[in-house]
Amino acid sequence: MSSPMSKEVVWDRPEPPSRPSRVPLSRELIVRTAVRLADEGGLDEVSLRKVATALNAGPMRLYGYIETKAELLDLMVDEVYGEITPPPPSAGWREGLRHVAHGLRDAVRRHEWFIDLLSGRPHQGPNSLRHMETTLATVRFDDIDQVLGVVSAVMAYVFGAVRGEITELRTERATGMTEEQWQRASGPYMQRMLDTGRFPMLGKVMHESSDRDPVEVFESGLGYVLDGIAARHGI
Amino acid sequence: MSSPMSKEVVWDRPEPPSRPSRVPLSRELIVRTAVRLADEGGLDEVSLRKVATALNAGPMRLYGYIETKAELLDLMVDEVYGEITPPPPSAGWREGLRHVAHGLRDAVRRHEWFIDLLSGRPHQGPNSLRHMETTLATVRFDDIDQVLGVVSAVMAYVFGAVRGEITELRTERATGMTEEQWQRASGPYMQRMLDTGRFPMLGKVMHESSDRDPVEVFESGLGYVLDGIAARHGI
DNA sequence: GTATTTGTCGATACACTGTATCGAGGAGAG
DNA sequence: CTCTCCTCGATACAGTGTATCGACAAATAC
Repeated sequence: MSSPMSKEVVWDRPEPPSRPSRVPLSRELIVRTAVRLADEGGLDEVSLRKVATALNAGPMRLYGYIETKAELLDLMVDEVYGEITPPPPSAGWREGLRHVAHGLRDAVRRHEWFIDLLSGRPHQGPNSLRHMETTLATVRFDDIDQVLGVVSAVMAYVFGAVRGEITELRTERATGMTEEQWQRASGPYMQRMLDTGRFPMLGKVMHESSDRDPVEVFESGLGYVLDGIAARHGI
Repeated sequence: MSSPMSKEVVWDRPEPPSRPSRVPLSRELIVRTAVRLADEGGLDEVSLRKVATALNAGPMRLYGYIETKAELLDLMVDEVYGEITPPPPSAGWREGLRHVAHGLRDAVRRHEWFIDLLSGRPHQGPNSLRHMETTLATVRFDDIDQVLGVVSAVMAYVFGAVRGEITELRTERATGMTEEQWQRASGPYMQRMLDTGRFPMLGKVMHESSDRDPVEVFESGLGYVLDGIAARHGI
């Protein structure tokens, strides 16, 4: 049926007997290389051939360490989760969740491609599990269903918000102008659309809205969610 | 730099002089066919060759109507936006936003692939613009920055929540079991991980949490966001 | 020390992708 | 009827992920 679902990942595959064929090579090295390539040139730069070339190896060499390309991508995702520091155990639920939220946001800003790998398979790597575990643990409500509901809602907001940020960032990068400048140039199409008068609110947003600091916007939206949780569950 | 950003879409390209070469063909028809294929078999079924074949045409025939594959995908996204009915003008901000949220959720459940096309380019098709316009219009606050902030936060939650739902759905479909059954089988890897005792909260979630109705979960998280907004802006 | 087995590595090949190119062929003008 | 133009789509190309399998190196047997 669907695209990104094919085989189960083998998270704990043992390293093949490291006969020093050319350069030692290892899963870790392959993943790190792939991450570097993706950071530098986007996900397009991550093909088995390109990764292999970056390691002075033939493409098929990688298949000794990795089952399929999808597995490599999953490993890359887990690598990013590994960079995120868990909230301090002393933190309350609110500060804990804020810590997690910003940790994820920062990680995605370092690795934009991460957001493109979200919609596929579930995240079940060890780092991802640890991340989920510590996130759940920071919310010390009695009812486990409440904990799950709260964490899911916050994570949903975080992923959605970060996705929006990255999309906007890419748009600016592609058009070569900031969202604010849109009002002037924006490509003739957008201008024509606005001129039809069918989109007064959009026009207002583009002309009159001040472009706030992205962190502030993120924090503000996160505040809505956390406030709602606090209200619903009595502080 | 990044992958999904290449050329600007031409939303209002005029139809080529419809010389009836074989079957009339048209942008609309091509897009509808692509959507059907994606609905049936996932995004993998949408290749220019496959779409063309479904229309008894050669691949290059499509290029008379479409500049690039990315443009086709953008058009598909806009088609989905076109299915979503705007909130009634009489609705207050809270009901209006709930209407939009559920409209989007329903649309994505009809077209799972939609969620895979989110992380790329911005949505600037006419239907997408209309959707954004009516969504903004349903929040009648004085400050335009507040309106934008509120709508952005809600949309972020919606996209994130829906993405999570689809991911979970795909996981179930792939493993052939419901999230609840995970506790028993779940593939040896997950079991082993839980057995390490390093993930007590995860274990608790998988064993003790009741699997609630997805709509209820979605609505509950949405409630957090809307409550937070109401609290922050004085009902 | 040689012969034989065993196993891994990666060159080659295949099916598929998006799309540039350009010759054939039909529509319209004279 | 002839010539011109212009559109269409077959062919080709560079790229993808990965299956196959021959060659070669290491380990074992004698």
